[in-house]
Amino acid sequence: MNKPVTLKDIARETQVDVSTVSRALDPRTRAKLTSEVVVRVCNAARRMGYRKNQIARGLRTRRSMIVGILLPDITNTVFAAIVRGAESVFEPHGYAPIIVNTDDDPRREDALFNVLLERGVDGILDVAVRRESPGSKVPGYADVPVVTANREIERSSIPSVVNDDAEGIRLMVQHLHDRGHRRIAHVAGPATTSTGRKRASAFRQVTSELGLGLPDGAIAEATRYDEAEGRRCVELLLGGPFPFTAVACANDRLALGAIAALGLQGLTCPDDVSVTGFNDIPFLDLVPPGLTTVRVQQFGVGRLSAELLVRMMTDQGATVPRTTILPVTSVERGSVAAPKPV
Amino acid sequence: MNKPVTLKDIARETQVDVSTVSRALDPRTRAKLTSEVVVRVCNAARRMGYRKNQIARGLRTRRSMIVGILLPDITNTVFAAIVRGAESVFEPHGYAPIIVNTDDDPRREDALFNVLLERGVDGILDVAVRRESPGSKVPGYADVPVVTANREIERSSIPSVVNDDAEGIRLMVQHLHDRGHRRIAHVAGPATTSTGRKRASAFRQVTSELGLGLPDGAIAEATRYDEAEGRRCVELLLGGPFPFTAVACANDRLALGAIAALGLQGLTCPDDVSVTGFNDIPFLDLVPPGLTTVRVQQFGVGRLSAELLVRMMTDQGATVPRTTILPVTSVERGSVAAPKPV
DNA sequence: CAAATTCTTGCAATCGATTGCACGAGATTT
DNA sequence: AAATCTCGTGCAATCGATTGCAAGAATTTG
Repeated sequence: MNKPVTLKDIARETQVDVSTVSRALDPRTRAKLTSEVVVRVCNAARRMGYRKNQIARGLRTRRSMIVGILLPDITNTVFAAIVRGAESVFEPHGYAPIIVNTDDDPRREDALFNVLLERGVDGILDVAVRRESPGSKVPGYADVPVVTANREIERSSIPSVVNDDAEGIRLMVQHLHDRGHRRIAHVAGPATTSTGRKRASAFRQVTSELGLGLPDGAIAEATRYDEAEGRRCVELLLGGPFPFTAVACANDRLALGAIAALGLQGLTCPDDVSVTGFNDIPFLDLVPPGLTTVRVQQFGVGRLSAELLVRMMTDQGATVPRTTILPVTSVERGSVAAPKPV
Repeated sequence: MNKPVTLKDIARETQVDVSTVSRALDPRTRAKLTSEVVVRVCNAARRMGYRKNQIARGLRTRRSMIVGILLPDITNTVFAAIVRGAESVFEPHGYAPIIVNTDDDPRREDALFNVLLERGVDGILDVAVRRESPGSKVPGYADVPVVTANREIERSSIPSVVNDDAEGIRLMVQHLHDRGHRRIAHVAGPATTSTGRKRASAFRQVTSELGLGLPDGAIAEATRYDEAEGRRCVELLLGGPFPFTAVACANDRLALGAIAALGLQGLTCPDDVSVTGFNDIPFLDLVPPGLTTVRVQQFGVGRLSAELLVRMMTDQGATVPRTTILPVTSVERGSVAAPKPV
C-alpha cells in the first residue's frame, strides 16, 4: 500500500523540472526534447514504477477518457453483446467504460445519469433510455455527448443506433401469415420503450395490410421485458375474447414466458399455438421447440453507437446521423407451424 | 454543451469564499456555518445547476469512489449475476463500478489492471483472476485493496470469496455413483483458473475415495469455459481408451457442449451417457434434457466479496478473512440416469 | 566575430475542490 | 470595563499533471 510515484518524484530523481518530465513522457511533445533527457526520464519512470494519474490529468485537460454506459439490465445477454461491441471501439481509443444498471427504473436512470456526469465522463452511451426523453429532466443531459443504442428517444436530436424494429415484426407476421395463420395476437413490450411502441405499431400496420383486422383482445402489453410478463400476458390473451392461433412477441424472453404459459394451460407450441420472438439471444437455439425469431446485430449496435459517440467526443462539432437503422433477418426454428385445422 | 458550474461561480454569486461554499455543501462541515449562509449557498447551487466535480474532489482527497471490476467474460450470465450482487453493495456506499473484460487473456488482464489503477480506483474486485498470481507481475497489485471473487490466487494473501468447488464436484460424482455409474469421466476447466484446478483435483480425490480408480483418458482439460471446448473434450474422451458411462463437467457451458458432442456421435443424454455441470446458469432449466448441476450463490459471491472490499477501502488496516467459501447445493434434472446395462 | 535564429528547458499559472491556520467580531467571564 | 474565549469566515497551500511564456544555451548566418 505504498504511495504512488508522481511526476515530482521522477523530477527529483532525474534533476529536471516536472514540466520536462511531463513532456518526456508524452509521445506528442517528446520530440521537442533532447533524446538524452527523454531516455533518462523514461528509464527512471519505468524503474520507479510510475503510472500516470489520469484523474489529475483529466482535471487539467477536461477529459477523463471515461465513458458511461447505461444498461437496463446487465443480466440480459442482449445487452452484454452490445457492451462487447461498444468495448471493441472504446478500448482502442483509450476510453474506459463505466457500466451502470438502471433496472429500467426512471428514478434510477436519472440518478445514475447524474452519477456519471459527476464522474466527469466524456460521453454517455444510453442503452436504457425510455421513450419520453427521460434525461430531459436531468439538468445537463446536453452537457456531454450522448448516443442511444438499441432504443431511441422520440422527437429529440439525440443520435441513436437501432435495429429495424418494424421490419422485424413484419418478417414474423408475414411468416406466420404464409404458414396459414389468420388470427395472430401480439405480446407487446413496455410502451415506455421505443422498441415496445415501434414493434406494437408495426404489428398493427402489418396485420392491417394483410387484411387481418385487429380484434379486441389481440394485444397484451408487458410492463417489463421478462419471462414472467410474457407468461402473464399470454394468460391474459387466453382468457380474452380473441381465439388466436399464433402470437408474435416483442422479444425472446417474453416469447419464452409465452411458451411456458401455453404449457401450463395444456397447450403446446407449435401444435396448438405458434410463437415468435425478437433478438435471437444466445442459447435460444438450445431451448425446445426452437424459437423462430428476428436476428438483430447485437454486437453491431454496440460497435456503431460507440463509433458515433467517439466521433462526437473527439470532434466537438462533428455531425453524426440522427438515426442509424440496422437491418434484421429472420431465423426459422420449430416454434411456428401451420394452424390446427378446426 | 455549456460549461459546468463550479464552486467559484457559486462563490461569486453568493459573495462568499469558495472554501465557505465547499463547507456549506458538505453535510459534515455544514454545522460549523451560519444557517443563513448555508441556505443561501445551497439555493444558489440548486438554482445554478451545480454538480460536484468528483474528479477534482478525488485529486484532493485521494479517493475516487470508483471501484474496478475485472470480468473474464461479460456475456457469461454467471458473471453478470456476480456483478449484480456486487453492485447491490457498492451503490449504497457511493462507489461507482468500472467493469472491464479480460476475455481470460493474461495480457489483457495485466493491461486492464493498469488501466484501472491509472483511473485511480479505490479498490478492485477481480473476478477474472488466474491461478498463478497474475497481478504479481503488475507493479502495484498491492497499491490498492483487491478481493478476488469466484476464483482465487493460490498461495497469496489476497482475500477471496469462492464457492465450495470441491463439495460441488463431490455432490455430482456421488450422485452419479449412487445411480450406478462406475466409469466416470471429467471435462476439466482450464488449469490456469483456480476453479478448474480445484474441481479437477476434487474429481480425482472423490473417484479414488469411491474406489473407482483413475484410468488413462478419464480426464480432458478444456482451455476455455465454453461450449466449443466442451465439445472438443468429449470428442477426445470418446476417441480415447476409457469407456465411460458418465461425464462430470467443470461448468455448465462445458456440459452443454458435451451433450452436443454426444448428439453428433449418435449418443443421447442421459440414455447413453449421463452428464453433470456446475454453476446452474439462468435458462439451464429450459434446455433439454435438463442439466443436473451444482447450484452456487452467484449473487452471494458478488455481494460478499464487495462487502469485504468496501471494508478494506474504508478501514485501511481492516482485517478480513483470507478465504470465504460459500456452500453449494445440487440440482437434479434429467441429464443423469442409470447406466445402460451392458 | 557579432547578430540573429532555433532549440531546450524551467517558471508559474491553472484545472476544481478540500482543509489547516489565522484573523476579527461577538459573547462570556472576572 | 478589560481580558479571554468562541465561532464563523477567509486566505492560501495542496492534490498531480499540463501548457503558455520566456530565459538561456546552442547553432546558424551575415
